[in-house]
Amino acid sequence: MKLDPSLLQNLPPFERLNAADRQEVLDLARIRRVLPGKSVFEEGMDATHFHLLLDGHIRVERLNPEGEKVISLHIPPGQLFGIARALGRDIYPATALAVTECLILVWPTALWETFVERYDGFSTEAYKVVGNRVSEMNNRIMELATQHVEQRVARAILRLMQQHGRDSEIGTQIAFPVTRKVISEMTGSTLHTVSRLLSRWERQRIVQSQHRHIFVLDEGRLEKLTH
Amino acid sequence: MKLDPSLLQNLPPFERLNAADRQEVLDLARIRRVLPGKSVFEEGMDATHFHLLLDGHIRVERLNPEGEKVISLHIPPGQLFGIARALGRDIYPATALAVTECLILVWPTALWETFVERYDGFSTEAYKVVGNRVSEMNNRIMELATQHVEQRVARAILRLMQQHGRDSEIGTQIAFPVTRKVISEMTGSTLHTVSRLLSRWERQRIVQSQHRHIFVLDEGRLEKLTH
DNA sequence: ATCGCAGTTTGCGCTTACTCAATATTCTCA
DNA sequence: TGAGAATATTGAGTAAGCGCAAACTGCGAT
Repeated sequence: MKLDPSLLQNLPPFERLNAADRQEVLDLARIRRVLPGKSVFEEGMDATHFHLLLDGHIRVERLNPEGEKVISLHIPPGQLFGIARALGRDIYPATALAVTECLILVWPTALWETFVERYDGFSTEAYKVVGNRVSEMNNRIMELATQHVEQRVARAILRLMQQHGRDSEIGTQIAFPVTRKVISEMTGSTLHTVSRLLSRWERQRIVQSQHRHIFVLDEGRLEKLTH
Repeated sequence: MKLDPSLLQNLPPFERLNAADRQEVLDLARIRRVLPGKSVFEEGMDATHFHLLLDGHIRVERLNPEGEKVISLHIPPGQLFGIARALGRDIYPATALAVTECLILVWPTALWETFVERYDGFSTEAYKVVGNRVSEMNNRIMELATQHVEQRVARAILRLMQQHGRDSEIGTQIAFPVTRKVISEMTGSTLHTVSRLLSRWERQRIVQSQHRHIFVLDEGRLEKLTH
């Protein structure tokens, strides 16, 4: 089955390639469909492949030795992920989980070097993604070290909204289901505290949530809560 | 003034170079001496150079919008740092401060591409450094999100000891002066809490500290305190 | 030698956010 | 349609660690 080269159009790492090269890149790829809740790869596995998320949303998480879960980040469609080998790692440092149904392009790690050499702009864009993630990790560390739970939760929801939001009639909706538990694992808190905060914010018409779906009604006031 | 090419011997990024290439690399460098407490570069400055620490110890820190300091990491001699451009950044994301007198090699950022292309093994080793830092940041996030102050402080001291320790008669000494305040900025706590912890550990003969100098007497028990 | 300052110690009260517990709501699927 | 599972809410009690305050120590500069 041939993949349509337009798939790679508008994706930064392949933006500067011509049609022939794009076809070549696709011919080297395997496509994977991953159902919600299933993992793409797991923490500690050999980093045999690198990935590009075509469609869907990925959650990246780690377990500490006591078995507590910490969510590192969420990946929006169009981004490279699972590129451990770019940083000289040979195992995946975290687990990648589909939170919605995902379409993923997958290449063997051995091709990384080839891509870097052969395709103009690929390495630059790939390392930009890394740079952004490092920068976000830095911000996260700062927040965890200096801010209160309320501010961190507000920031987490704001980020989900900005990176994965989709407009709806009543406000911006986060594009995938999010539980209180998940937010607590993103912020280093407990689901109880998150629930209390969201209840309060719902009374104040800052957010609205039904079951696992969260809408941000008032971005401005949420932003204010972050400091 | 000519620099001695043996300076670069045993430094991973340049390990695979021959003597001529090493000389070339050195000819392109400027050497800087930075006194304790002085900064090498500051958060937000244009990333005009990348650096290699020949001797001394560097502290990397950021300020949050409220002006609170957070210490990101300490750099031991022999490592690359300030390599923002490797990740597509054009400003330094943090401030680098000499904690002891430092000798630093400095190259203009424009040479990064050249080094990556021309010198075998340079890029691999450089990205390995990045990989290690990312991995440490991840661990830090996990600790901040799930562990108590006591465990984080124990871990921080253990890390300082392992990465910057030097054997002494009574135990392993951390190679540069460290205040309670600094430890609190590394762990997201307060100098008061750190002081209480260190007092207790001193009574239990786990650590010993005089003024700003810390000795680890019992690594095993300190390790136990981290979980 | 001593003054000043940076660093440290320790006590006390208070707040944040956790744990434990019970109950309520909503979804899923047979 | 109803049972069970997953998710959410809310209350009560508690503890970790912060903020404030006061006093102490030791280093370095003049």
